[in-house]
Amino acid sequence: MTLRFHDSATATVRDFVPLKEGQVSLYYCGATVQGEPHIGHVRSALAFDQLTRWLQTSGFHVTVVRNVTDIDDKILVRAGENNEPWWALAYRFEQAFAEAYASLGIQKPSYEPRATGHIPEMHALIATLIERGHAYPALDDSGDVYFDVRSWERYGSLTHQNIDDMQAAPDADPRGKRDPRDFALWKGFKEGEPETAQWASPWGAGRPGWHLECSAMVTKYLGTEFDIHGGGLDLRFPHHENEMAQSQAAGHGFANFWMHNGMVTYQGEKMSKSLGNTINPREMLAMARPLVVRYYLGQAHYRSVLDYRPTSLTEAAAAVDRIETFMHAAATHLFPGGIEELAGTLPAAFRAAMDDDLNIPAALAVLHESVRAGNTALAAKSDDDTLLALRAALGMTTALGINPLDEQWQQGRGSDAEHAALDVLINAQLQARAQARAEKNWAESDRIREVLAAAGVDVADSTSGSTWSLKK
RNA sequence: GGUGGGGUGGCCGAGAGGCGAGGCAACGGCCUGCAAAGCCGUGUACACGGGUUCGAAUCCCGUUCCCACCUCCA
Repeated sequence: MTLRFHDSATATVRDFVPLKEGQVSLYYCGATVQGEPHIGHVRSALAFDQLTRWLQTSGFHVTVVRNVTDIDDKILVRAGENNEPWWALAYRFEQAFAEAYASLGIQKPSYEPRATGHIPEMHALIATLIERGHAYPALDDSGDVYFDVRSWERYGSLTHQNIDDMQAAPDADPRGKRDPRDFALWKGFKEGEPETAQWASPWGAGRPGWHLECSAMVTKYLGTEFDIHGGGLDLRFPHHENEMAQSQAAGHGFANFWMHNGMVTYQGEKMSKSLGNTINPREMLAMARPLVVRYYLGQAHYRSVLDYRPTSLTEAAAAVDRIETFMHAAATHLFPGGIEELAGTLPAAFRAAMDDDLNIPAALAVLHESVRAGNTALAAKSDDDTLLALRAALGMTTALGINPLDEQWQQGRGSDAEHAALDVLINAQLQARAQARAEKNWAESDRIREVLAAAGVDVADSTSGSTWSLKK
């Protein structure tokens, strides 16, 4: 099976062929750092992390660019309310996003440009658009510069909409626009705005429009034509439609594929700041460990709606534990010295599922089947089959970024030294218990198990002896 | 009004003309001193009404309900 992705522009799943052999250029919209991240933001980044990892696993060199929109109306408003500099507020939330991404193992992009660092590139793009007759300075004295949607006949093609069918904005104040749907490329400085939130330009002092930022940055880092542009489904219109229009109107080929992840909902409604029904990654991480949160947010298909329910995390935790328990048991049994050297494998069914527009639910089914086969092999003391299953589980979980044996998920579980010390102490208890069990002194055996359980240590007996683990 | 996406068993969640994805939960069994973990088994699921077909959850027609976008939004 060849690699295929859903392309929003054509509304079809089609074969993916990169522009340059062996290389993929991917840009996806990051956050407007105006507030705390919620799990919807994280799901989006995770979807593109899964995509990136699969492309890398498939042998491509992937250049990933994710922007930070650090200048924006809402940032200025909130900073004003807080009485703090807008750039301080922006950076604070930029860090909050970075922390959330890192805690879930979302790889850092190759480049993470900030809008405010690319003003000259934006000016150049505006100048090109004016020159080509697709942009114009506002007809009033606002100092704005607008994109002229009527001048670009393909406007609306990304979202398959006709300009004349679009609902007019409720406050359709045309300002200095030729058409109410024209959007700002440059926003002239207004009275009362922070002095530091303006840059000189040929059209007067001001700041960039949101849509323009992405176009300018993607071109700088990936060129005028690149493989994939991603983002949340809610960005399709107007943001991506506008981006595509202005870039193509400037003569750029722009994105070959448009990929959009589905929304996270809560009780059937989209999670968003304006509805106030958001769940913060920090809140979620207080309920489950990072690996479980990553598994949960990444287990559905990236294009489907993910409806969060309070029991979701418990269910995900059970699934993760199942995978982890097998891998840990198999690794300990086959490689008491560690499995650093062990290479993972990828079952054909897993590859096929991932190649088919990143069908992760189907891919996870393959993983769970390997785990079951592995558990059976482990019970039957069939080391060859156990190894086969372990290598497959290792390969698949690594490709998905959820290898439970990976050290990134061991944080918060104590250092190696602490573990070694605990091991000595607990093993002494287990020896006493083994003695009691040999004497069929079940009361004593159960007492020791209960003492350990009360201290957060699970004990499991098997034919080859007892093992301990910390409760999850 | 326009543009998209949906309604799958107790829950989550794939699939998409014929062999019951997978996970969670439940119940029964095996294993175990008892547990835990694991393994095996148990569900007559596809919004509703018609139609096409040897056969439809999957195609067609109609109905209905939900969600997203058209305004800042991952």
